[in-house]
Amino acid sequence: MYMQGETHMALMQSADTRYRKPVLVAVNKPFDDEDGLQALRSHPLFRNLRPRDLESLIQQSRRLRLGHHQLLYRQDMPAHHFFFVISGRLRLYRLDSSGIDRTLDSIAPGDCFAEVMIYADPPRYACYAEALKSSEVLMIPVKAYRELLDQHPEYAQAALSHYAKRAVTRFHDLEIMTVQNARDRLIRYLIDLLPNGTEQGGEVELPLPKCLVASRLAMQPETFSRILADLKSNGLVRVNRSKLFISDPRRLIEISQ
Amino acid sequence: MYMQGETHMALMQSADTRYRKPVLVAVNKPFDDEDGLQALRSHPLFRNLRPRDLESLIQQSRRLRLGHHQLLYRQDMPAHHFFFVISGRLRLYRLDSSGIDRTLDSIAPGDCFAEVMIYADPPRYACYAEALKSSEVLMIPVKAYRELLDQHPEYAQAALSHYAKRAVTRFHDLEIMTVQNARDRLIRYLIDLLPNGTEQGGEVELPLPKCLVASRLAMQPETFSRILADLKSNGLVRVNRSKLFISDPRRLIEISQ
DNA sequence: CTGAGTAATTGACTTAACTCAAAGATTAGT
DNA sequence: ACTAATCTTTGAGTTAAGTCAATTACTCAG
Repeated sequence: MYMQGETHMALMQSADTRYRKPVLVAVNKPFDDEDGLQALRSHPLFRNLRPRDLESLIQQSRRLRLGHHQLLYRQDMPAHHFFFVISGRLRLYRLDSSGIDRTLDSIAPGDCFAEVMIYADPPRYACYAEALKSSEVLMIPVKAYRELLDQHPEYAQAALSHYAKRAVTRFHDLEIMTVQNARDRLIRYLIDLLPNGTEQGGEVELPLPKCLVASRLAMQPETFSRILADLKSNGLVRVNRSKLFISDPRRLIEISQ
Repeated sequence: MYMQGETHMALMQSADTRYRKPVLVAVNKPFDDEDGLQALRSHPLFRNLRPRDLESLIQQSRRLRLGHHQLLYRQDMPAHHFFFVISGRLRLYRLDSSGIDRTLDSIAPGDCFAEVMIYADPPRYACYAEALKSSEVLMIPVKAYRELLDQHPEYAQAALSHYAKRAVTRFHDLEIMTVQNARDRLIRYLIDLLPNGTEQGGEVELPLPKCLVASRLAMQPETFSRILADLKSNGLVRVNRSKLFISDPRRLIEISQ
């Protein structure tokens, strides 16, 4: 885990889209009950734990406060912890050999990430994770959760079905990316953000700044902007900052052929 | 499961790339020891099972023979089984609203697929599965494996780490698809097929016909063909049908910037 | 509230990738 | 071995999306 005093951060450059400049000032304090704990209790990975097991897990975890653009971990680092988001928002991304920054996922409060590390071998993070704004995460030792599962094998069921769900989601994400043109990819992405699916319209908030949504969808920010402007001028979406209102999802699907 | 006599197959049309025309002639016979069983025993999901548990699981499974282009299951069908490939090769694909066929994965002998269904809720296949050539699969009742896990919770460890590995793979697949140009996507895909990674060259066999690799990589078959021809003329790969020889993977990575 | 720095938009131009079409190569099945 | 079907390749023309550049709009910290 990178804490205060790390310096090689400066080496990192986002070739992606004129974005970001991580500065590290991690602060951790004991995790005291209150707010964030509530969401934790209802997460699939934890809600079936007996109260004393959950307590024990929390005892062994640390609450971590992350600043805007702060890096939490790096791709290929040994992974001893996984995380639960208490507040704020994070993104997962990878850097390839030429330093291009590829956003792969965004994480909202109430979500877990890197939880796949509980059973990964070797346990190394598959991507970078950074805070998109100031955030708080619970940093849970992989070992602690694993021991819990060893002692209480009945907990495995929850973990398995959580993992299964995650696999389906990734599979679906992959499907979007096989769509060959940028406009249709964006439309599919928006539809997937709608809470009620295709059935009815609604407001959607982009989980990432527009330039990172563009990166996520393998297009340039300019292209993203132009497509959105076009959809807007055709009355298909109404845009208000990062909030989009989609009145008729079916029509949107139709025009994507 | 679709067996003999199904007719609505004809409705299916591959808009993707002039491909396919499924004809259904499923034949099942009891699974008698021999060949394929060997590979099954060494698969992560089964190798830790006690012999009698494995036997019981096999007793409850059926060996299924699939013909060329035969459909095994359809997207959204209730999923009561998952599969192990004994011989042949299959592909997983989805059809979107406009009937476009998107190849998402190919499956080789010794692999499992739809195993995520063991813990999915609701249990519905997330894609279509069809044989790319005549193949044999073991059709394992989800319920049987689940019962085994309920009785022997210590088996869960293997399943969890298998699921974790799968999640990482899909994540990596997603990364490739965020690469913005077709040439670089293809190069990344080829590198990933190399058994020894970047370290040394080697021969690679495309797991799918070229037009489906193209679909998998979100490009047209013509584009695929042209890029490959270009790599060939630059001495970066040697092509022999579906076998590619890559002598210097590093150089390949370099030209992808 | 204000200003610096980042993000978003728009325009003009260029290029990569798609489309259509037709010829050649492979493969599956008889 | 032969035939029919399907894949693959190549060419020519078109279009979608990328690039570069400049302006405008946000955001956040002080």
